[in-house]
Amino acid sequence: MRGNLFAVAVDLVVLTVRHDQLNVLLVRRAERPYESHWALPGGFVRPDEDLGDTAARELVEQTGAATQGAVQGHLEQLGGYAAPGRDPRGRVLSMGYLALLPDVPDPEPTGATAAFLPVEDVYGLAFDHDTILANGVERARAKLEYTTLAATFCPPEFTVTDLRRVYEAVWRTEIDPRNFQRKVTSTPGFLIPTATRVTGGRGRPPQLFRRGPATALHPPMLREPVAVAHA
Amino acid sequence: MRGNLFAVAVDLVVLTVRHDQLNVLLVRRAERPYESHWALPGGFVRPDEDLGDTAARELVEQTGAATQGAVQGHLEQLGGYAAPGRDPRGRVLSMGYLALLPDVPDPEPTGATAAFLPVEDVYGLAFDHDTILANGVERARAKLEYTTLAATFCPPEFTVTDLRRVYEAVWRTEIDPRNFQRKVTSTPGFLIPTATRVTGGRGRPPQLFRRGPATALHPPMLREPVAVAHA
DNA sequence: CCGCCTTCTCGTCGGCGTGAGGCTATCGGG
DNA sequence: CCCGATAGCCTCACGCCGACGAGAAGGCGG
Repeated sequence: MRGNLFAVAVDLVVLTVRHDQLNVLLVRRAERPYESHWALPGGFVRPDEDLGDTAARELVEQTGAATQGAVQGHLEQLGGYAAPGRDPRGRVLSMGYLALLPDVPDPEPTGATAAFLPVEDVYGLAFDHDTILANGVERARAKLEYTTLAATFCPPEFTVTDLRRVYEAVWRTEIDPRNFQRKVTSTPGFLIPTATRVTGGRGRPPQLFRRGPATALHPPMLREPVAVAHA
Repeated sequence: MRGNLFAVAVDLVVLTVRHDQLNVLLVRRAERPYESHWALPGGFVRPDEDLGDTAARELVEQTGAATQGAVQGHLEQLGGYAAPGRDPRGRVLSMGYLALLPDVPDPEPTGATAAFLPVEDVYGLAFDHDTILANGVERARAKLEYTTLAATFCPPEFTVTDLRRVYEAVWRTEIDPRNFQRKVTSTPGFLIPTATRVTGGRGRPPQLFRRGPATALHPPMLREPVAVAHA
């Protein structure tokens, strides 16, 4: 064993889609360093915890009532960040974790100290959190291609259009609704139709679906379409 | 900052293909715990090092003369492992790294303390290295699908058949040589033909290629073919 | 009540990549 | 000298995908 020891933290990239935009959960730091800067939510690993335990605990703590979301959400490890000097307090290794949640109805988690912000507007985070966030977003974008994780951004019951808007928000592209419908409805185990339909909106009432048991997408959903200037 | 500190190590999953089999570099432990057990090569992160620095340094140290391989090889982070109790000496977080190298000509790196062994025959490694190895192998298999990394297993100049045998060894499948040839030669930037051909073998002398600048494979190479009982 | 608009859903067509397989080129060896 | 083996090219059929047309089914304003 060696004498050079690390403090080990877990930092969360909590993503959700609200108002057709990919948002990330940030907290405003109350202490130094980086006081009053935005940062990814996170905390230190406790003696009896594995890394995933810490991530799950932090997710529940930081998203508060969104515990339900944690149940139907997704949590995976991103990677380790341990550059010397990344934390002025000393040697800190941070494990990035990626969490995908359905949009919480409307109220901000806990007022001004935490908020979901559009990832497009986010920069200048504390520590190396810009890098961790970028890696998390890229991971999420890649995973939508070959998994059914897009549905984790949706409420328990959703329409094909809801799902398409998730892809469009995360990838910042436009997808043909007709081809998208054919793709997702023809993939076995992706979407399970429910008996109900949506009423009250404009146009023909859409079918409601639930998540199916499928997790992989063969063949994958391709995203070469031109990135549209979403501004 | 907290009082519960971790020792941080980097463990390497060094893969190569020799004799049409996927092999992994292992070292025999000389100290307790797990004395005389096989383990992944690795070491602790030094005060001035980032994780990738440690991985690169260990790779050069452990593969010895294969420094050349490190240049043309591939090194990427796999993930962090920090379950309580994974190391009886105390709290140790290990970052797994995946390295892909061309086959070193023939001599074993350093005699009996280190050796390349077929991954199929490997189990019962020290610590949780079985898990890290499994994750590394799965990552390598997945990456061959949508990147040109298979060529990192090959010497600087190689034939299409050499490349195909890499895929077959890593995936443990059989691939149609003609369709494979069409696929890899029609992907822009994957293979660059050289002026020379191979002589002395049986059959028509094959064309020699070098790696091209392409890193991604669009569309990806699919591996649904039946896994063949390679035993 | 009747168009008209919006959105959902299904169909059609052509292009492309892939699996399957035929055929030729070019070597070593019996 | 023929034969087997390997390399490399070509063709064909099928399925998936992008582009697009058209019908289905609701709301809304005149």
